[in-house]
Amino acid sequence: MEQGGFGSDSGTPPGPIDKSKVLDVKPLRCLVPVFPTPNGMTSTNPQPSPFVCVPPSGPFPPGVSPFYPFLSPNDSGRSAENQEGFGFGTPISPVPLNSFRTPTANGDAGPRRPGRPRSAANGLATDDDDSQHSDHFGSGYSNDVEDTSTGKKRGRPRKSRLSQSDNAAAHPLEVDMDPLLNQLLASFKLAEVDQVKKADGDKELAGRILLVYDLFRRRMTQIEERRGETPGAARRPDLKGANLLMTRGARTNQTKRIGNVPGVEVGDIFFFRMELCLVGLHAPSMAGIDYMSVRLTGDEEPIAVSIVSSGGYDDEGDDGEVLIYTGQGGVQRRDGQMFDQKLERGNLALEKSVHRRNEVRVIRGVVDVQNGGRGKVYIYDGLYRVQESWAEKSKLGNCSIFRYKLLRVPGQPEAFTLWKSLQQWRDGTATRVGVILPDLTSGAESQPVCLVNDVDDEKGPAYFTYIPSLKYSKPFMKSNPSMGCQCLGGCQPGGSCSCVQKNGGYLPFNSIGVLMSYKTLVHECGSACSCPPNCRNRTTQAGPKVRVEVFKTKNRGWGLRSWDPIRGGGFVCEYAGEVIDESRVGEFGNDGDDDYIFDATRMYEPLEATRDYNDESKKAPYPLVISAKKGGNVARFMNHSCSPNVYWQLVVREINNETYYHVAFFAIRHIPPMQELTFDYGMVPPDKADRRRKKCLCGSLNCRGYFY
DNA sequence: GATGGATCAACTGT
DNA sequence: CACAGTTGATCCAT
Repeated sequence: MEQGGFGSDSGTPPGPIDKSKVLDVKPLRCLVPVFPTPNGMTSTNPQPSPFVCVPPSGPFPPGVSPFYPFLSPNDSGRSAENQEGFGFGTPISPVPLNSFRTPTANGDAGPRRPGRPRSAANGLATDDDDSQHSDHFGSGYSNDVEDTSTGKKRGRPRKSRLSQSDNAAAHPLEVDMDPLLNQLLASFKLAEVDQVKKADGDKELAGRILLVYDLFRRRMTQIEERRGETPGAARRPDLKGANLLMTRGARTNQTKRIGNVPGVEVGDIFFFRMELCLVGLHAPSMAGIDYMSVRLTGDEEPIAVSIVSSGGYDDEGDDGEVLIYTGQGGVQRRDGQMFDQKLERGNLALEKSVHRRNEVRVIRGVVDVQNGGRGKVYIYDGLYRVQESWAEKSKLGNCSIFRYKLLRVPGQPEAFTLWKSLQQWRDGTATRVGVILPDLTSGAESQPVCLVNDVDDEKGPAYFTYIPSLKYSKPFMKSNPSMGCQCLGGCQPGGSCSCVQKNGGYLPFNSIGVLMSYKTLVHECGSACSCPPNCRNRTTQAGPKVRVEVFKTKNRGWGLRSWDPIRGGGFVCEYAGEVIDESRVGEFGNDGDDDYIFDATRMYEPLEATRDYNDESKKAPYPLVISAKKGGNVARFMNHSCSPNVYWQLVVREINNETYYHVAFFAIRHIPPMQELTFDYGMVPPDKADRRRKKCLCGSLNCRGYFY
């Protein structure tokens, strides 16, 4: 099938394609020409960034920006070094192009964005708040900006008629209220997203935008939940967060393009349409077809650049290499009445793409089963070509609809087909190669953990006992007898739950076990609480919710990965093992076998930007060292990476008036299935640097070169 | 022709 | 399930 990919193109007589024509391509309303990759295909790696070798502490050559996701906003040393290249130091002249939204940094001075309805709802998110927020960025973060007195030249009158209504006053944007949100914004250093990067991004920027968006959205959701009773039930943190970032220019790849988008890889996953928007993978916030205008010979015509297939119409995409896509329109949104689709907009663009044979990005939306069927997961399935199109009568309503047959460009990494394979493995309808053990936990976890090796003939890791939780020889401390909560039906946000109070007034997890904001310490419910075991404030007590497997990596021994997609903030697992004295770490190190040690006393990349400072307890309460050599759970197989996708969070539980600390792992960002799970092992303090270094093989751009 | 405001369509999301 | 709520395209007046 793979090799035959080209042959199967035979539906349309190919004929010689004049590629020079395809080169004369420009996006709608944009003065910067955009060129597709030459020859248009085989570009799994479209914009290889030059390899640059930099020490982690700098100095950095221009254009290289180190990315510390949780960098403290007041880490002035580093940012000062870094100012050379861009950001504040090199202001980009504000070219009033329509295609770039000029961030209204100084209130109404800048030209207004085109095409935006200036309704009351929009005013809420953008207008009045704008001046305040840009002040935060311009002068650095300060929590007590009460901007009412400063040069707010514009005042009220700008908002004419209906604006100024209830909304804006009744619900000021949460950023103003919440220090953590403010902190997130400040740490993001939005000034660094200049016009160039906004137009064309890279991996670093796309990752940063998605990260901040998700942190933002999670925190806003948490605030919404606490507010309770969800007025109108239609508070949309997903939209609000995106709006906030967009109006500040925190977006990328805004110029439309044919083919892959820098910073997004085939197989990447998303959980909101706005995420596709923010990184330029698919611009429309709702519509399924994105297109742009290109010039062929004198005339301009629209061609499709990306589509989202997520079940709204009667698409057929089961094959994984072929997609039958239905055109847009033909249904009245209000009453669901149907009529004929018209050959306009996206439909016309797809039709033109049949003849143009350009690559079209395909995003497949599937229902998010882990979220109880609410919401979707969007998988970037790479590039397709529209092979043919036709019109037919819809089953419902007997109206004419357009259909488009798309074929996946060969040679791309597996994406949607992988999801299908995974489903078959779950069902048992397909056998897996390289399975050594179907469940290495022997039933100790609620889900089996597969042991696989499809790279060599090693039969498994060294012997160990599988234990699902952490073993203490003695409690960390006796705590004062404290009352547990009385939440018989499980703890809920907004109520008077005493455990919520311990967490600074917020419930740390949402209903599907996603950590809503990082904290110094998360207080979970304990033995004195009345809530049931499935209480969301016991998220880390029930073992992994995602189906993980232990697998042999190519060059780093055994590793851990997940069959299920994991959301940013999603719970992965706890670190199980035996709590040991810090002084005993050396014993393990001496025989060169400290591979299975978790050491919370090491130094870690700062989490400051994401940590909730409302929290009372600000410093790590206790040194915690865990050995999983003799016994442990899946966490012992997690490898180190200098740009990890998993972060650990200290969790405390009280059992019979004794306090126990635990280490729980959460996804930093969305993790597609089968991507190795890694965390940062941290750095050994200088006075203990006698421990053996190991060469780091994580291969990330900002790799430190070694770890302990 | 350019500009900007108003309106519209759209496989959202709770 | 009803409905608030986005963005970008398009229409229209200037």
